[in-house]
Amino acid sequence: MPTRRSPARRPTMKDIARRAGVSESAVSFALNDRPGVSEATRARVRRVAEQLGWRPSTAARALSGEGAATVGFVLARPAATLGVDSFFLQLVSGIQGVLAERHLGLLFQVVEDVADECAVYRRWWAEHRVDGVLVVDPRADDPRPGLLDELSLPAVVIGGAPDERHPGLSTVWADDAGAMASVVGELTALGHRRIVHIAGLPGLAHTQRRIRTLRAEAARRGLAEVESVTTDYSDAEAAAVTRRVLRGPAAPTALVYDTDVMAVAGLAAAAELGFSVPADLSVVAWEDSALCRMVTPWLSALSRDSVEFGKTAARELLALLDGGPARTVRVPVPRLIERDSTGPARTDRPRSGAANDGTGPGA
Amino acid sequence: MPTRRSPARRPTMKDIARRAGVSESAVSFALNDRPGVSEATRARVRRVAEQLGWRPSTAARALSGEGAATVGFVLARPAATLGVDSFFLQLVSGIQGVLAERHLGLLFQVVEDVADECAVYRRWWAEHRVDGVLVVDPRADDPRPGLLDELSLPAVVIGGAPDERHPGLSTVWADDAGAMASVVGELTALGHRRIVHIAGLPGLAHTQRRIRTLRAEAARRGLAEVESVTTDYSDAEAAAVTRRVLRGPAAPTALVYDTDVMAVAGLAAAAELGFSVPADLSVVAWEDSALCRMVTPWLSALSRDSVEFGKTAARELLALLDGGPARTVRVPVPRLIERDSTGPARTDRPRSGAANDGTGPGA
DNA sequence: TCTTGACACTCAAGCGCTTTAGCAGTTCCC
DNA sequence: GGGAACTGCTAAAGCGCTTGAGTGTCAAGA
Repeated sequence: MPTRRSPARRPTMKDIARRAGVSESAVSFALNDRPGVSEATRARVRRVAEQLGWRPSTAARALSGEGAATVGFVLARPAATLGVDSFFLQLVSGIQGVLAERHLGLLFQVVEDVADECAVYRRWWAEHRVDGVLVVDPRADDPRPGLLDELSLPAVVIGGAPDERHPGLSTVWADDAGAMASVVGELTALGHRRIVHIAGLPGLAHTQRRIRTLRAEAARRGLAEVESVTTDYSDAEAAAVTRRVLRGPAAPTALVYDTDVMAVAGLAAAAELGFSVPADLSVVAWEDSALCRMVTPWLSALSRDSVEFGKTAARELLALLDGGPARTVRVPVPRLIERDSTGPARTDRPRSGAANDGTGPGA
Repeated sequence: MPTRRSPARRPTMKDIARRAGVSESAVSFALNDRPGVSEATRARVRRVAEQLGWRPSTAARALSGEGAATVGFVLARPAATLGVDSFFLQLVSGIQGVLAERHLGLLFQVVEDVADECAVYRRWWAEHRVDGVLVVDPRADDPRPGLLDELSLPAVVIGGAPDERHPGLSTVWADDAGAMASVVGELTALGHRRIVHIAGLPGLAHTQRRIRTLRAEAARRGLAEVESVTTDYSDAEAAAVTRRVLRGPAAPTALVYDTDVMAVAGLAAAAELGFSVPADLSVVAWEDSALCRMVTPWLSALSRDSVEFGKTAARELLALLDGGPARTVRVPVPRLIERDSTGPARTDRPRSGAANDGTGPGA
């Protein structure tokens, strides 16, 4: 433990230089592993620095040309929709794990929409606050890659498909198409032919990828009654859509939800309508979390390692900051974990008729 | 729109000075609303700055004595337990809303435990990275207030009871005691006399406050069979504890959970054992979220405005940074929202007997 | 013996900003 | 009419660090 010093005085390189009997430059060389000092001096300087509890001032570092030792992360979400969500916290946790090794800070900001997000990038850039950023929720016609290119701010797009128009950006993505194909395969193997995909925001790139894949898979397998419905990701809308499709004629026998939260909400809605899961209806959640094991029946879910996803993204950003080339990295395809909410499609008779009286589909 | 410039060059005050035909100092005075320049010059400088899209370099500002324009927020959570949680994201969102008005950044870090958290504070302080911090999850015998005092790093403790030993810290807290008293009052009014409180981590200050209050309330009302059981906040442990107390002799007629997640997990566990809610058992969740409306029956919950909570905390920190005195602010007592999981206690016969065969409590 | 050059180090400038001191010019007042 | 007291501005130092240009020393090579 260092000896008790007067409280609010940070040690500087000058202090170290004085104590070690060398110049400030020597201290700088010593501490940054640069040639120009003897090993003996280097060791001595290191020792003094350690003893003083010295850490480089990021401000001074940033000012003299080094980076700000910080990366940025913006979450564009209307405050109202910030709900139950395990994905982001896990993602951020993974990101941190990697950044912390290099003592990089994470500047985090929640904003209302993408326009605000762009404003934040501009400000961060002008204020010299971050060395790079992590971008989530890429969307069709996204203004962000172009902006980041213009600012030459290193960036990694998380969850986007590779984008050739902005070769400066790295991309880390999960293969939604492959996952969707596997889900459809699994469901058709169980005999399901009427599948509804309750998707997220229509503007997001991965929503569109999933919808496109579903359509293609349905065409390939000759499934006529397959559709996607987009939502705002809220549990309320998920429940409403679920009620609507289940009450309609030729109700689906399987529902695929784009998030665990929507799946849980949908499950409750289905139960209210008297549908028994998985006997009458199979349910799959895209995104696994404790939530899936907190409802009855337990939800089958597409699981991916969000923490690892974050780590991968952070590593790519580090590579970029080190001057490496932009790359596109694909993380493992989400695995379908079959629990209790999926089962063989009912074969007795195709369900039909508009109104369901709530006493149950087969009664 | 500014004219197209070469990409990666930030405008500096020197640029403004040249364009406006004045010295750098004049620019500084003009832009910081300091006396020393005429209104005409001030306006001209402002216009040029605007036009150039200038923003002060935080690094340079920080280096010349101003703050780092950043506040820190550390979340000490083992990565594994980062689960479904709406509280923190909402809290952070509220914090941001206030900080953004002043263009303050939020440095966010997830660490494993409080020791690591302290290390982060030390590093942030030494690196001159933050002007102040927001501390969550205060606990008994907490090393953090002392450390922050020692570093004279302005801080607001969120969720702590006022602490006289560290007069430098502000505190923003919700009146857990009052809320617990109201819950107990409500439940006893419904006839419940056997209540189990399934609490969170035993080390946290608010856990202890709730437990103490429950005990005091029970004593005051002459309820003998009231107890608190601490958990690690996980859904798994909540379910396990629920099963244990419901299977025990003299099972409780009401359960109070410290989080919505635990309440949902407990609800499922109770359902498995054949308990019907609210007929056999009343359930209250401490913390409201969409989750509470996604299960059957909907959970009665103690609701507070987490976004507002964050805003209040951030405002207190700003006040501190402005040189104001440390204060203790109490946010409104959480309100009990009665939904469908609470009802009159069964009066037919006191439940008893160890083993429950799962066919239902009254069968 | 005198150069070379490698080595270990110091000096000083500069990053973008704030801030104190100072310097002209104007107004004011006895 | 000559200080005093403004007003509106500039010059320069300094925050803590990096870095390129220099300086002194010593050993090896000519």
